[in-house]
Amino acid sequence: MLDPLNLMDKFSVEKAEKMQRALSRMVIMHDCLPSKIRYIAGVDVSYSNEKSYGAAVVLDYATMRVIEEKTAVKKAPLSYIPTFLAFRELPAAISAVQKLEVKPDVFMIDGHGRAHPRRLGLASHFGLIVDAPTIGVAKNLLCGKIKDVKNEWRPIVDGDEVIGAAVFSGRSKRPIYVSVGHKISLESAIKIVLYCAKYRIPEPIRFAHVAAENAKRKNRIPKGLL
DNA sequence: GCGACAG
DNA sequence: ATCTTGTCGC
Repeated sequence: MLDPLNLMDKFSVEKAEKMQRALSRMVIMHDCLPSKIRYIAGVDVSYSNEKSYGAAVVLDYATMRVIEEKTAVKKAPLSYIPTFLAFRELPAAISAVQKLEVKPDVFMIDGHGRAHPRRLGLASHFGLIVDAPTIGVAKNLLCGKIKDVKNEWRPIVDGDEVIGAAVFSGRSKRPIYVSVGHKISLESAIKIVLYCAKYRIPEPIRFAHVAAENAKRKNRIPKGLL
C-alpha cells in the first residue's frame, strides 16, 4: 500500500484516487470532545506564482487569542485540480505545522474532510499525516446535497450517507461546510466550529488566512520595483 | 456525452 | 486561490 506519510513524487490521477480510497479507510472515528480542548490551530495556504505559503496559527481555545504563529514557503507541487487539493496544499501546510512548538488538541483546515467524492478531502489527508484530530471547513460544496431541515445546521448527504453539515455561522445567510477530518465526530466538529465562529469564517481559519497572506507579501517583490 | 468541481 | 478600486452597508 502507498505510504500515507509521503506524497507521490509523480502525480497521476489514477494513483492519487487509489491513495485517497485507501487512506479514507484509515480515518479514525475516535472523538475529540470540545470540553477537552485547550489549544486549537488553524491552517491555510495562499499562492503567488509557483510558490505556496503555508500558515499554522495556534489559539487558546478559551479566549480565541493567538498564542503562536508559524509559516513556511514551498514550491507549489502542481496546479489546482478539483478533488486533489491536498496534493497541492499539504507540503506547505505540513511544513508550517512542524515548526509549531505548542501541540494543538485539534486542527481546523480550510477544505473538506469526509465531504469529498472519495471521502478523503484535504482535512482528512492532513489529519492522517499529522495523526491529530482535524475538522474540515469549506466555503463551498464539492459534492453532496444539503438536506433541507430547519436547524442551526443541515446535513450534507451523498446517497444515503451523511458526509458533513452546512453550518450557519456568525450572522451569515450563507453557510460554511463542516465535515469530519480525522479523530473526531461530526457532532463535536460542529460544536467546535460554532464556538469559534464569531464571524462566518471561524477564528482559527481567519487568522491562518491572514498569516498566509502576510507571509506571501513578505516574500513577494514589491510591485513598483520591477 | 454533459456539466460540476474545496482552494 | 488569484488578478484588482472604489464603494455600499452594518
